Amino acid sequence: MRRLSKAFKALSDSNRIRILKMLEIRPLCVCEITEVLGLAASTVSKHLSILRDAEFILDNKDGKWVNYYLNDKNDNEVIEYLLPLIKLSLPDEDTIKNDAQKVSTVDRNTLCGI
Amino acid sequence: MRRLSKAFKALSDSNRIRILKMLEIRPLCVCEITEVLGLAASTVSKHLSILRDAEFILDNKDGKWVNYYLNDKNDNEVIEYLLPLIKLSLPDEDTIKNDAQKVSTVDRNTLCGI
DNA sequence: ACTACATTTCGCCAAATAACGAAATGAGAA
DNA sequence: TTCTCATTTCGTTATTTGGCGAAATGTAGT
Repeated sequence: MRRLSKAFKALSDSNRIRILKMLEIRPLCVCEITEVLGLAASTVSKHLSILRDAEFILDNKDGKWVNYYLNDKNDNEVIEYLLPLIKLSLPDEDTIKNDAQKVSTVDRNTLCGI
Repeated sequence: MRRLSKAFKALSDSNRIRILKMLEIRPLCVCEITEVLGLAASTVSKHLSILRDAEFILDNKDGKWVNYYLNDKNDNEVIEYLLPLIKLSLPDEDTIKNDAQKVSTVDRNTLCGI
């Protein structure tokens, strides 16, 4: 029950749905996601930890950046079942299309000092 | 997005999951659900309105009782996709098994005066 | 109309959650 | 080491949520 509720709780926030939809496009670092969502970095970091804790995403370090990406090959059957639903959902939603547009233009090097 | 988040929010509470698992067995009135969950009737009523609002369940009146049942034949594809996941989940969970046991013994007539 | 009773709505309280900024952490560059 | 900067953690605040009991609603039976 714990695991199931955790998955649904993770999906019950629209900013977290937006993050998952962005990660469908490509792996992203925290500062790129922060830029697109327009939230504080600490807030985005918290959202990411919730998604990771529910096993929707994984991360790996790349120098001073942390890349987050969808946990596609998953041993958690619930996540394995839910990720495709997210992928099929909201393709025509304005917010999601705008986010996708921004994802294609943001660049961590110009964004974050270099 | 609204509709998707609403569905996940509805599933993000474990008492609401328990209600859906109980309704897999048979339609139930509020007082039967109240008895099984051990919550106040007003609390159960609120949970049911959230599940109904998200389109997981429907209700019909039967005299002074209101029967709630799973919204199986559904025009909402998200619900259509999520209900089977709930049905497949948690069959071995103690809480769920206990609830099922209680559902098979509760009777609205002995429960509620008559 | 009156009573009984299942259900819903309302008002309140406690706990959980999302947001922020500031401080701490960690990794590359000087 | 020291500086910089991306990220995380911490502390606080405002909002949401889940719970309750009391009052309102609606229906069946007298």
